[in-house]
Amino acid sequence: MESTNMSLQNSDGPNIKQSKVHEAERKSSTKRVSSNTSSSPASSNESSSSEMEVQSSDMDVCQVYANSSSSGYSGMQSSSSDTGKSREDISDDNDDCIPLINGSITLSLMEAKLWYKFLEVGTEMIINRTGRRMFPYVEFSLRGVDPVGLYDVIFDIIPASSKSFKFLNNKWIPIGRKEEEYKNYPFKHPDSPRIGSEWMTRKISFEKVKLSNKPGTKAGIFTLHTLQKYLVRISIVKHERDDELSVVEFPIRATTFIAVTAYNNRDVTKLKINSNPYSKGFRFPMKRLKNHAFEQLDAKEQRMVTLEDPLKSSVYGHLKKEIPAFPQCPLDLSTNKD
DNA sequence: TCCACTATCACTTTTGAAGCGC
DNA sequence: AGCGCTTCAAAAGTGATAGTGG
Repeated sequence: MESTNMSLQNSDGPNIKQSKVHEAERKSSTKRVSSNTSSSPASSNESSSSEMEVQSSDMDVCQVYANSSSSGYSGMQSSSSDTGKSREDISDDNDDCIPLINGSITLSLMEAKLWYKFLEVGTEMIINRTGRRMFPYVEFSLRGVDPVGLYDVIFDIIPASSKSFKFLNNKWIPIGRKEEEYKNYPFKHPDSPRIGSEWMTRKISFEKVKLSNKPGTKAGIFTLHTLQKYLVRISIVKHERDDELSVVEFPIRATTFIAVTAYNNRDVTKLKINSNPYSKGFRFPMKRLKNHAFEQLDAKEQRMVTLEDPLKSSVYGHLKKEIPAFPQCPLDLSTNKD
């Protein structure tokens, strides 16, 4: 097991300070830590008193749904430990979300069905130099916090495996040890701090978080290594009296993904195109190919195509000889490979 | 030769300023 | 002057793809 060092990027509030937290402890319950209100943002960069260390989880490549102990939910077919309901039941009751229970506090991940569709095929997230948004993004609701208590909500990305991976024979397989992690700063929700009642009456979204492969980027951009596996962790930080902070953490296994610079798995690409509004332009590839192919024709061919009946000899018709039809309905969200 | 990575493309959605009427 | 609505261009997002370099 290895550990990652992290500091809360916190220019306008107290820094969290705590010593090493072991996996079992991390999963179990609330931790009480002391705050350091005098720390400056610069000081949080150093591995001194303002640093929070946690142990990374160490998942095998096959354990895509795992972690029942911290989430109260151990997989698509299992039951929620506290309610006895299946995941499908929970989704129907609560707008498609996964309840992650830690003590009395419940965090419900929205768009759970979408996350699990991606998890089923092996979620890949594009990273680049400027930073690429996550899709699906992390959005959740919160229950069980003190309505009058003051809370920060913090987004973080942690390693999900000690291995690096390679895409071979249409699946991800572990190959050797992963590289040492870049130093990332947990991202505090811009609305923090707020009282519990305000957090509980709204959805909490981190849709603008970006992923990069270039170190030294700004807040809200996480620097990751390609071909390594990560997952999202949400921390709920309560401001107690006497400058103390209580931290409850929710590592969300459903968000496990592999960082890539280009998609490897066609199923992931299809899911992204069909789910992400920004990718609508790719849902009807013939339209794009039609324009592209027209530009590639020489002048004589372009003129012939333009002058003749477009229904009889369109570029589309020309293309049909060259390019096989899109193999599946562009709007089909099914992950059924049959 | 392979493959991870980058820049660029064509497309869509989002955002914010400007204009207008009440 | 202030407000609400519409319009429109710019910005920002997407995956595809060709080229680069280790």
